[in-house]
Amino acid sequence: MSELNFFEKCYQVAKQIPFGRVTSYGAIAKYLGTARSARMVGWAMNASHRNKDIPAHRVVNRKGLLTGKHHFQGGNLMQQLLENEGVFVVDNQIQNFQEIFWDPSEELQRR
DNA sequence: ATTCTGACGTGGG
DNA sequence: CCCCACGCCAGAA
Repeated sequence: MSELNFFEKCYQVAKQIPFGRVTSYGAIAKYLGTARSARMVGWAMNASHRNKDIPAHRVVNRKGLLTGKHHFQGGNLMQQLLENEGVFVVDNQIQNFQEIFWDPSEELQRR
C-alpha cells in the first residue's frame, strides 16, 4: 500500500512505462503525489540501477532531454536503449518527445 | 544534529 | 527562444 518507500513507488511507475514511450520525472512525481519533489524521482532512479531492472532510460526531464545519460554505462547507452525502442534522439534531445510522452497520471489508472 | 548536493520544475526577465 | 534564481525534499557525508 502506501507503506511503500518513495523509491519503490518510483520503480513501480517506471516499470509500467510502455515500450517505446517516455515520461518525465515531474510526471512521475505528480502521480506519486510529490509533484514538488521531481528531483527525488531522479534520485530514486539513480539507486534503481543497483536495485532492480528499471527502464530508467525511458525517464527524462520535462524538456525531453537525456539529462541522466551521463549516469549510464558508457556515454550513450541511454540513447542507444531509446533508439532501440524506436525513439529518435538527436543531441540528447528526444525529437517526437511530445508524441511519445506517457503521463502516468493520465493514461495509467491508480496503482 | 547540521550542511550540501542533486538524473527537476516553474516562474520571471 | 534562452538564461537565471528559487523552491523542494530525501539521502549522504
